Amino acid sequence: MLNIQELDSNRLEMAASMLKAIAHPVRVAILKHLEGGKKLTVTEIHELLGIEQSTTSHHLGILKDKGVLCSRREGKNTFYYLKHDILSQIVDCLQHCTCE
Amino acid sequence: MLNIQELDSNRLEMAASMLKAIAHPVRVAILKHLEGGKKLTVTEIHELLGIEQSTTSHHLGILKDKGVLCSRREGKNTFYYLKHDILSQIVDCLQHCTCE
DNA sequence: CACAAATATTCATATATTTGTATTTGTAAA
DNA sequence: TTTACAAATACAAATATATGAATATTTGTG
Repeated sequence: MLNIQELDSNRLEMAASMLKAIAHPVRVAILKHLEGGKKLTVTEIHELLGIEQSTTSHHLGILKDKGVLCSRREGKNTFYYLKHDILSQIVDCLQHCTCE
Repeated sequence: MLNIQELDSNRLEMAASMLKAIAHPVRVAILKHLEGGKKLTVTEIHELLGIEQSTTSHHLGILKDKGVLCSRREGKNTFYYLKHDILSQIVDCLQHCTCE
């Protein structure tokens, strides 16, 4: 039996964990590359960003696990893409706030 | 002499560090309480959230340090408030995305 | 000045995150 | 089934973060 406070605290936890997922330079960069509904494979991202394949996979796993990204396997490749297009707002908002 | 890539990487770092500042349940809660230009003191927040004074001050310090909040001292009190009203968007966006 | 209230800082401990190497698993083609 | 490519996982070391008790600092009042 959950009360309002617990629900609210769950929402807070969820929101924070989603944000925490995004709050890393590499992962912000990944989001930027996926804006506009684009779908990219692990290899494409790992080459785009110049980081190790395993590190890339790890970061993508975090983003997927926390509900930021979805993935779809097609043959040998796995394509990752934004779960909510609206999440681009966050990156845009940051871009605005870090402009000064 | 900075090149484009470094600038971009700086922007990424800045964006990520701002997000990281927000990405904690307590700090998301603080932001919610400050929506709409409200200004609250450390004590008010520490009582609202039911956490230790020193912990509260820590969290506020992080948010201020990373450019999310501003503070203004008035007598014995220090009032904290959002630096960019637009940051509420982030909390709203999360609220939307954690609705399902 | 002495005192109290509000905030900030120090410090230690516990916990979590990041990264890459090596390995494993999944899939397609020969 | 062997081979090769793509992606995910295990593991360990380095680093970063969170928390609160204790203490220090700042400011207003008498």
